[in-house]
Amino acid sequence: MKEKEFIKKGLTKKSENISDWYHDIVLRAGLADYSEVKGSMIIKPYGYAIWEHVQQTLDSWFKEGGVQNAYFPLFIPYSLLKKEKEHVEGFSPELAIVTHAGGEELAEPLVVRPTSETIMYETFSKWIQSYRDLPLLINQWCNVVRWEKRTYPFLRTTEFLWQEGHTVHTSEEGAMEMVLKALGWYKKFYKEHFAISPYVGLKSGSERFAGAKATYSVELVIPDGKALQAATSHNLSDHFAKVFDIQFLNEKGEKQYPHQTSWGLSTRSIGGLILSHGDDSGLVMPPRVAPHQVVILAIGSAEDSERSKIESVIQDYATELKKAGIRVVVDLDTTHSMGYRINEWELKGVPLRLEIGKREIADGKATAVRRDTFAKNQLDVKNLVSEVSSLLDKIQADLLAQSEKIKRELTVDVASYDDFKKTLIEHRSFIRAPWCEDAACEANIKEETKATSRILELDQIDQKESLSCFACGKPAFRRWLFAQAY
RNA sequence: CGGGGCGUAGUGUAACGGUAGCACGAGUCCUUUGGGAGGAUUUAGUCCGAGUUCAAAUCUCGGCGCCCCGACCA
Repeated sequence: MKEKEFIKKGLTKKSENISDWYHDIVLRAGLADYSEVKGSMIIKPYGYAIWEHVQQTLDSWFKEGGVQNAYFPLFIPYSLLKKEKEHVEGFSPELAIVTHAGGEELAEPLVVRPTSETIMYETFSKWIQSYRDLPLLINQWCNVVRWEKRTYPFLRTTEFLWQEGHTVHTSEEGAMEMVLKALGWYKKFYKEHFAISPYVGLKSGSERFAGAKATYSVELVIPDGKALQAATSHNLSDHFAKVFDIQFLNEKGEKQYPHQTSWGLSTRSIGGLILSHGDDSGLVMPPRVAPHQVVILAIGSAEDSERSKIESVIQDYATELKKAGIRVVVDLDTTHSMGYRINEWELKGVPLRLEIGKREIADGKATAVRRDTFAKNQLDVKNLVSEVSSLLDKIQADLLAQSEKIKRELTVDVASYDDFKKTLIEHRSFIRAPWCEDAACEANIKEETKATSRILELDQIDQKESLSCFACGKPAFRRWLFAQAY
């Protein structure tokens, strides 16, 4: 529970209008700026630092899993993209296409990649000859372009940054194992680093990736009751292999089509982070991803007799904490008032604030204030590193617990369509309900309630209950999660 | 792509067809600094084009751009 809120001048309250709040925060916390190109975004250093953390963490896990990084071209010949019919139909409305270059019209237009399946798989067909070449595990960190009609900083931008993993396996089992492994990485990342407890599961037919056999995703429960698809992992079966003629000789010397996967996580994840933990005072960064984990503020004016003492003590503390691997920023600003400085750091969501002034120096203490709860306590500076570390751990754990609580509270089990609609009107939530899995039925639900199936949770996939669909009454045997999506 | 709205200083806003103003920001100086300090001073603006009018930020037309709602959307 928060002790009290410190309202920010001019900041919309999250509870009043989460959309305005979100835009305000992105700008005022210094995460991003709008750019000259509609729907594109400039990621500022503070926002980019979060992305770098995402990259470093996932990249190390990928490499432990034997995945290698590579880079494929930004431009894809249009004809190549058109090879897989469903794939091109899925992406054609949002393609950016280059028709002129080098001062003349191109003989064949080039598509700016919306994703790299086609250009990679054309190449894979040359790389793969024998079962000894498999599995092939490739990842790339890059930008992609999807010309969305409506954009939103981080959550949906025309150009965004992501990683796309693409793997090729001798068997469907091998591919499926990879699909679940990637999904596991994403889930672990959200839980342990972003302190967000997500739902993980299988997508329905209408939400499946263009050209995939099955799509799995990580869905975040946003505190306003909406869903944010936060990462995906696809079982591509041998669909693309057949189109791009990827074949290998098995141990018996027979030609065989391999099974493929692709999986990705984008800068949208940062949008999920902002929405999940932020409050009326600004961003709240979980310590593990926070660019600055601790800010140390000097208190007192520049003319204060003890000023130089205070500053040197602060520098000593900072050095000590940095040595222990804690990311510290020091604020010795004397041109702004105390309140101003505190508010700026709160807007940026720095997890822990230490205040050092005359009193602290005299007592051998440091005043510590948690960003998530605003709880204040005095730390004994003799054990500064251990006290700060344990507070940071506590904040990380509490944020995850808070996320789990929100997820629990915003998930409702229903059996009837009336209850489904009532729930959405009274208190927008995730809804778990038995569903027939029919696409027409889902289209109806979407039409009437704006809600769509989000996922079938992993532990529900093998269920075979005898139920009836909450919406149309037809037989159903599994319970799906529905929600309105971002 | 359909419906609605809006373009005024870096940002946010005001001005019956009649002197473009206010706040924030930014710069300089002084006093301040334990939860968004005060004063002095400086700074900078009507999206573009055409039309109506003695006179246009304001009315008309066109262009461009943005926002909201919807459709679309990994």
